[in-house]
Amino acid sequence: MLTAQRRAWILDVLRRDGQLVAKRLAAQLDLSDDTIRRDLRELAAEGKLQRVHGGALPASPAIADFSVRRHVATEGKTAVGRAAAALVQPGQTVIIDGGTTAQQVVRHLPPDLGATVITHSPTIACELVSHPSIEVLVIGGRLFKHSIVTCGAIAIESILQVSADAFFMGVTGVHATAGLTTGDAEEAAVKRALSHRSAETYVLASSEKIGTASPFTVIPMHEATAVIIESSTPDVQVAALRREGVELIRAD
Amino acid sequence: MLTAQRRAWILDVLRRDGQLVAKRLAAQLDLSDDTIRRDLRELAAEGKLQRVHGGALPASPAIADFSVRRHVATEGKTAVGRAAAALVQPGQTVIIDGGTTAQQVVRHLPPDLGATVITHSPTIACELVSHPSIEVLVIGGRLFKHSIVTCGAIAIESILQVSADAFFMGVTGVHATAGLTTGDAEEAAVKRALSHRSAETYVLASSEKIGTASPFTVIPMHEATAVIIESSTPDVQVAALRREGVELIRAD
DNA sequence: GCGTATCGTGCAGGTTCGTGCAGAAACAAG
DNA sequence: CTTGTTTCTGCACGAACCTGCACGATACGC
Repeated sequence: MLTAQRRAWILDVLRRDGQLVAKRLAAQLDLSDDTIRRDLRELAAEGKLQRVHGGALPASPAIADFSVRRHVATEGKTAVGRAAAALVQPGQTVIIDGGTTAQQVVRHLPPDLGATVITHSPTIACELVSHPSIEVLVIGGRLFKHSIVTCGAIAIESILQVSADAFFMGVTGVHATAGLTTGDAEEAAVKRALSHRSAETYVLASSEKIGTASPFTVIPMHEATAVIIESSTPDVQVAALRREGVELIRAD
Repeated sequence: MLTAQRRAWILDVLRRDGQLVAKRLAAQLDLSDDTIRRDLRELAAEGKLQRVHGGALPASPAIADFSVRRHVATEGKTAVGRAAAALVQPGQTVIIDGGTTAQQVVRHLPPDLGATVITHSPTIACELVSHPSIEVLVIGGRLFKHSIVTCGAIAIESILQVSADAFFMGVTGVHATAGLTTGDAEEAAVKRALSHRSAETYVLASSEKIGTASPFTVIPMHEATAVIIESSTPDVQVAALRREGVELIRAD
């Protein structure tokens, strides 16, 4: 990855998330902390961002204020997304679901990652435009507007034509006995089909979803490879999932 | 390979990939690093690209390019979009192309219009979420990141399964004799396929496109039902199109 | 045909740039 | 105050860069 490109990406991240941790960025890009620090220092010198201890904030504080507030609201989802993104290996083919948590997965993929992403979400597809080395395959079909994903026969048919190494699935309910559930039957069917076309299925479980169940079952709990949970998930819920023999990945 | 040819190719690669590593390019073309560096240096001097340590980036980054273009929807594009939207009758099935002008078409559709929209653009699909009575069908396929539309065999295959009353087509060149053209061969093929599946084809021709031609022909001029032009289009251009027997719709 | 000018290319050299590491200084929190 | 973390400084090394020069190819005029 070119240096200039990396710096542009840093500013991008900052605009999007409203904040940025130097150390984490270094780990994500597999570079030394010093290099990132140097980048931040120089971008700060150019007035493109505001340097703070441990990371950076946007140059204009007004925008920062708003973005940070929004960011704080979804801190859990961000962490889950980051943990999920770390599971993607270069060269793999992965399926990414629709939804805000899945969007966080995309945002934490290394910018120069070479991989193939399959998605039935136009939002996710648009988001991936800024990753030059990721090949994107969009699953067509009827647009289900509530979640902004494609559904229906056409989608299912297309899904049967693909295979992937991993599927990052968003759901609305993660319940020890009710399994993984969502609010729409069509959507459940599509998620199920995607899961069956993938070697591994990782569930993106931000805290508000754990312990709840929605009307339609996607897959039983044991069919998931692992559930990615926030580190702040209450112990009671964690224990309940453990009892079902589900593998858990804690996102910090 | 001729030098001029090589330089054109370099710009092509850059447009496609959004980045370029000097060393890799040299190896690929079996030339010394110096030669490539010289090319890059001189292209940068001409303002055709942005030179950075290790390689080059587009003069105006593709993504920034798109988002800027999106925000700077000129008055002309808005007018063309409004005129196009007025052609859609309730109950019809229409195909809407990708691009900024097409986006304006969507923005001017009546919010309660009952219709079916087929699109190969994730951007357009997202935009249509706010129209509750429009049924949206997304064409899947490989994502072509430059224009943010799906392309390739999968897209073509899906397109052959649908039919529509009208296709609102965006192009980059509208020329009396060269016809309707665009900058990418794949994209041209997809647009052509969409046009052939539709009873009517309306061309969205904001003023900067008229009188210009891009490398790849989509369809000859006479295959278009009508070309929607800005009212401010120079008379010379209008006359040239009239001579070809094209129907023109003026957008005010 | 022959010399000359021009151009594109590759190579040698010295320079600049980007990166990582070690140690000292600054900072935040207990 | 103490401790652990983050930051900066200086340094070293390799990669990328630019300059100047030499070589071969083509074009042009004599």
